[in-house]
Amino acid sequence: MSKRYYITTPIYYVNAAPHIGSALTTAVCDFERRYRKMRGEEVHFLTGTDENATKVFEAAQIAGRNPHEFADEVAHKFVEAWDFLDIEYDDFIRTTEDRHRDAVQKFFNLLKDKGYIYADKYEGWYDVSAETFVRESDLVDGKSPDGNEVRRVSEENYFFKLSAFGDRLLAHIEANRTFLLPESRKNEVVSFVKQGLRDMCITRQNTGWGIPVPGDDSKVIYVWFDALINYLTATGWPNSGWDDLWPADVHWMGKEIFTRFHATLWPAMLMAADLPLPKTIIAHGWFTFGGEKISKSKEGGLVTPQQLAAHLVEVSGCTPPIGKDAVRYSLAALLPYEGDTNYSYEEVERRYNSDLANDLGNALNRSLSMAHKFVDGVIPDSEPADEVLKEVSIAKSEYEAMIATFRWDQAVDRAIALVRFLNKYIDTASPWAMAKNSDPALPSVIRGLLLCLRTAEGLIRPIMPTAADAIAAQLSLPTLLNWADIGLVSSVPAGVKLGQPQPIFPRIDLKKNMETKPTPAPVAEVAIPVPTPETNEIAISDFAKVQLRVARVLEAEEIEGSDKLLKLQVIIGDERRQVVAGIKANYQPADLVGRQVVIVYNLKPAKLRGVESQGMLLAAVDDSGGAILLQPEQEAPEGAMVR
RNA sequence: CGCGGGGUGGAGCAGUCCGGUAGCUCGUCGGGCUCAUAACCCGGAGGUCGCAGGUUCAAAUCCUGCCCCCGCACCCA
Repeated sequence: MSKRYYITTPIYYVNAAPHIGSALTTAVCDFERRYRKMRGEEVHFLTGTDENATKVFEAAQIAGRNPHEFADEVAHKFVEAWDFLDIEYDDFIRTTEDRHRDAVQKFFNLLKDKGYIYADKYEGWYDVSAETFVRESDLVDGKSPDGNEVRRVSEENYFFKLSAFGDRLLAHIEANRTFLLPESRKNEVVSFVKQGLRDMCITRQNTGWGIPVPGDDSKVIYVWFDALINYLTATGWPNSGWDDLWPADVHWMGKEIFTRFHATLWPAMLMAADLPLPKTIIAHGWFTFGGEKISKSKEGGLVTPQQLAAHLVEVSGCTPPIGKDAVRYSLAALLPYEGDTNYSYEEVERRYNSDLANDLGNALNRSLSMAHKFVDGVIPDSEPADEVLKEVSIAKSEYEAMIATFRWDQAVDRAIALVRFLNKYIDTASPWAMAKNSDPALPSVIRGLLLCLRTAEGLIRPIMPTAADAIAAQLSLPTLLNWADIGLVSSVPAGVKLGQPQPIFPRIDLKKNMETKPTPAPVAEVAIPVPTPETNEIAISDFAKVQLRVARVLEAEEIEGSDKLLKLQVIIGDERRQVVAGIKANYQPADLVGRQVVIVYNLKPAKLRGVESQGMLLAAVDDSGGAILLQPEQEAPEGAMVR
């Protein structure tokens, strides 16, 4: 079997449901998969979840859950989200699977046999929360450079000879121009590697979660070392047939895991194992919300692809599958290739209206309508004008060139630019005037319009398959699945009776929308670690599990070292409790004393910043993510139930 | 001297590597058209290209200095 084109997303942490950022990475891979399929290539697309991190284990514990069940549940949310977005992955890997454990242990042994892994005693500082070791010289006021608590440890561990690969890595980067993309990030890696690479400690003490070191159950393999191998695991390595897939053609990811891990550690690991390196490792920037990073703590961070699609369906009236496509379109159009991009409901709505409704949708509508009025709704047997043929051909080749460099943002712009050309062409040619004058060139113009639309259908298909189908359906033509057919006059065969125009992307009335939209603010605080998408309904019995009570604040004080948390003493009826709340942004401790608030009464206690919290305050979330406390409209009986 | 990203008409961005009329989308104003989803087409207004200095015939672009914004641990119970 010949080598297949192999494309991957990173494996995602299962500590929260997928948000729009992970959707971006996954979507661009899906675009490329579909594109190459249309070109007749064999493609294999891998995605999955990273479940061996201690954080996952901890998140499960905090949620009071069995970690395996917890991981299952969150992994399922990824599967759901990708299915929702029509992501056609060929394999979904979970690092807790046996196949992965086996591959990792074999890889570990291989490197050990080759002398690239050695045991050594590590004595020094360990940053517990980041799971990394910290050099004495890097300590800042007795804390890690990141401000984390560090612990003195002395333990036997295994190290990977990363230091041995710096020069080879630089040489490879130099010799392979598309190995690391984009260019600016490649430069970052080069300077990082030139600073000198240190050997890396790749094992941790076994706390009951993770992949054990072969022959030494007291330790587990460091999650990053483990995680990167997933790309190899999925090929079946080291069993026969693995080189049908390996080396990977593209590893896509966000910029935060590019430099240190994918562009440095991973290639070095492969060199150590004498395995070929991936062809291209590429990182995109982030979606930001009002200039801030996506985060669970901020409004935008809670946006899931499903929510966004549901929103578009609601405000525009498009069908749910088209709403899904519109989300896919927004991911491509706003792809942060070099820097970061602002991503917001407003921006997505704007692009939806201008690109999809006004340009693409409307162009289809008016063209079909004219075909019915002027040529009896039948595709004429006339050659389109040269300028049309030329534009169609250029659009296609430029689109291909943009994809060759992974510029999906530019590619969709190019497809829309073809539609803009079409709109101009209509105005210039004025078919309605030609009809009045019985101009013999009218059929040629109409066929030109249809050819442009047919071409646009093909070009957008990798990004918006449902919309492409809808366009084909209105043209009464079979879907255009072969890339080679795109742009050919024969793709709009003469004599075909066209369908009736029907808006695919109904326009959003932005003004009306502004008036009726009560700020798309999330309701109350979402119980992490797993935010529940708005679209998920729960039964009344689920809600009944939550006991809400009215409490009165007795005392409030700041917590040292935290800029978000306040420690409160509250009384619920005659029971006194301590609650930690993330409301410092909007409230002074003194403002709170004496107030009535609503708390979740039967929440499992947890420690925040080392302070015990025995309940959770209910609050609305303001634009900047700050809390607005809910309060009974008038004094309620002490400890009253809330429902 | 922590690392990195960024500061270009009202908004979002391109252009910066390889100096030479400041470009695109949205918005706005005016006009046109009537095939169309109040959409489409044309035109206008609107910019000290963060600030200051330097190099040059010429700087958004190269050099120097400075200012500002945003990410980079955890966290929102």
